[in-house]
Amino acid sequence: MKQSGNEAHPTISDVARHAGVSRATTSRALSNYGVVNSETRTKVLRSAEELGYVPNVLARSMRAGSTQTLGLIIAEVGLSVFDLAMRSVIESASLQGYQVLVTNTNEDLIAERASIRVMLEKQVDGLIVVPSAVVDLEFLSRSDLKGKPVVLLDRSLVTLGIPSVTADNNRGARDAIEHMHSLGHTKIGLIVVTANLEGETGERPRGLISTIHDRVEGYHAEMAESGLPVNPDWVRYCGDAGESALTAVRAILDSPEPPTALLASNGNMSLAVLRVAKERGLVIGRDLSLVGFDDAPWATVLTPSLTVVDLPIEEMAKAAVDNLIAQIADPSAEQASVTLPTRLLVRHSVDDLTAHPGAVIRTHAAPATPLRTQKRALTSP
Amino acid sequence: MKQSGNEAHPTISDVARHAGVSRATTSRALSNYGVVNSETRTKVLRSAEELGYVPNVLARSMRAGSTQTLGLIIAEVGLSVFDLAMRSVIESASLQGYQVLVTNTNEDLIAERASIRVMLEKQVDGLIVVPSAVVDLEFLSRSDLKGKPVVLLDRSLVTLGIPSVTADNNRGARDAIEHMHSLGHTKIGLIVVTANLEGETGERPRGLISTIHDRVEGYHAEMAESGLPVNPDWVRYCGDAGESALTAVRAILDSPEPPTALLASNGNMSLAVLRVAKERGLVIGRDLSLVGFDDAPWATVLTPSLTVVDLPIEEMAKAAVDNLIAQIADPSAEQASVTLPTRLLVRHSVDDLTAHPGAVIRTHAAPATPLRTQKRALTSP
DNA sequence: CTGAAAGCGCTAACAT
DNA sequence: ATGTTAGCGCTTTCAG
Repeated sequence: MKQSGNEAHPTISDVARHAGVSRATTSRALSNYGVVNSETRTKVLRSAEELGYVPNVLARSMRAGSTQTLGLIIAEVGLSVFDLAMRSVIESASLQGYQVLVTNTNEDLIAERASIRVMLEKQVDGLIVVPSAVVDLEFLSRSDLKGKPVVLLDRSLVTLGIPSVTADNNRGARDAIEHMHSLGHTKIGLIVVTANLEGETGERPRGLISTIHDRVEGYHAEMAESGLPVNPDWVRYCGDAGESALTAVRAILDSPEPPTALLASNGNMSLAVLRVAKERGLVIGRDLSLVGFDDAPWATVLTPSLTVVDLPIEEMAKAAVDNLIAQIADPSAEQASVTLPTRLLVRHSVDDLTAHPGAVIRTHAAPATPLRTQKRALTSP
Repeated sequence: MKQSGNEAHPTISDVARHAGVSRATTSRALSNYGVVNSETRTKVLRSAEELGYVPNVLARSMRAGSTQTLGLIIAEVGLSVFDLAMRSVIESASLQGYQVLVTNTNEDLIAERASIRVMLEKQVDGLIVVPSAVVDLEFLSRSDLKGKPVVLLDRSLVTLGIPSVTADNNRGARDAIEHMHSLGHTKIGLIVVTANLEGETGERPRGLISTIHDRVEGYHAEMAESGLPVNPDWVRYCGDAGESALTAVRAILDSPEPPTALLASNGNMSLAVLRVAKERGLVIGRDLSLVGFDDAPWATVLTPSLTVVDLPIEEMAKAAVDNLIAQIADPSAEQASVTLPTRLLVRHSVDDLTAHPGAVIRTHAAPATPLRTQKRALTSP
């Protein structure tokens, strides 16, 4: 039997009874719609207050069709760039009255499919997805999504016509190469991490996600345009940021004609390079130059501080939310994909070879000469 | 008018009609309860498949009362320790069939209250809260929560009897001091960040969250027990990890009788110390020793690598989820609070003063002698 | 084993 | 300006 009065979870009926009006009027008063006499309104509001009424948004959502909830499906929570993205998505969404349901897929397609399903079942109003792979994504297609709005974040999927918000990773990689080249580096290596790989290899794996693909392409394109031949020994791909990454870095450094500079495909790869450098006593910015992707708070406390290609990940996340909410507001309005520029933060991890042309290349030893200082503009802390 | 057949969002009625059975039977077949003839079951399942039926969990939740959703309210998304916690909560929850609704309060009590309200409205089954403050938390009390299960994470609130999962921060701080003391340090400073403060000060602010409070207490307790007097100049509190943190560190180093070692209250404070050290050309582990709270991937690539008090934050998060789900399963079973031990990861950022008693204290200069090596057991990478 | 019918809490036509 | 009523999609007695 339905009780009134001191219910644990008073419903709108309880409030109505307490205020002595109908449920409809109560609803109107509480949800600010239609017309209600201001006296009755206050009476209702007071009753709600007194009873400690908390609306059941589920019930409301069932009628309205909207849950004011966004689904965020992230391929790799823990990667600092996605932690930032998550924060920014939550913040932007919250500012516009949306809550965020978050899941992590660990770069796993099955988990991604499951997440999407659960979110659809939960009736989220839209989905922001950092996709785990470029293949087998038919379940991200319009039909399977039942017309639910989606935006891809950080990674695009060319085949499906889904709007995405990405960074200009190709340009970012090119900027990095250009920078190193301008400081006299001609032998420049590339170290890449990609989840769709076991161990490590020199061969470019198939099915790289767009972000990585674009960085690799940018590297090769800029090297080619600069007239710098790429020695295959300089480029290595690894499946995780742990041991295989270290192996890959060591392999590059141990090649017959090692590069003088390295481009690292993300923050974890930069750390891998720094680890190997440390284990070998190599001084970054002197024995080995380095540019990484993704800025981080620790990049500036290193000595020398780390030059990075920074993604505007917060803006990207915000753009994704805005795009998604626009789609929710007007499902017919086709949304365009957006590519935001990266920014090269020039610090001190690239040695200026033009200042001392005849220098010796080192991949193991570590003599005790002081670090040369950089001559460079556009410097950030 | 209700349409059948090629609906965009087929409901259980559509499936029922398609299968030629009643909604009740359809529901039984789809949700695996009651008894259904296995033939009819397969018929129903096939119909559901064909129509692309996706259950509306909202409707189910309305009847069942459970949403299989947990609310996670974090005080400061972006602090790496909470990013880890978030990841771990999402993972543990997901493993047990729960989704997670995440909000960020930015250490703001109003935002926390709003978040709690929204989550209650959304009918989450339980709440994991990293509370923003120790005061004005009556809205986290049992009555206001309408009996909804809650677990506090990382920070406890002594006044309210809410179960919490915290680390033994007091012991952690004591371990750090003990370690520094064992290596001959007697003048040890403390640098603390706390959101409830503008600028920076030497006075201990009121209303420190339990985590910070315990670290400060541990510091003082261990200093006292070790017979080490604490010079007030050595302890400073700042309101953020930016400029005020740098100011605080500088103030400590510029005091008449500066400490030889510093304990930093979290990862950001470690970074602040490293920044000031860098700006002054001080070599950590020689000119200034440092122990921080919270481990991080970059702690080991620094030279010297950073000794830290590491929190078992993933286990804490997992414990919080388990505790919460236990409460959900049996609301009457009172849940106990848990305190997990911290772990001192001894690396190389604390100079061994016992190896060279007469050394000069430096707070500005930076001569070019090589870093002394550490004599120490229990070393981690 | 299956169906009819009621109802979770709320809102929105449609009356009055 | 307010009340009556129907129904969102689902589950679950209660009958048959």
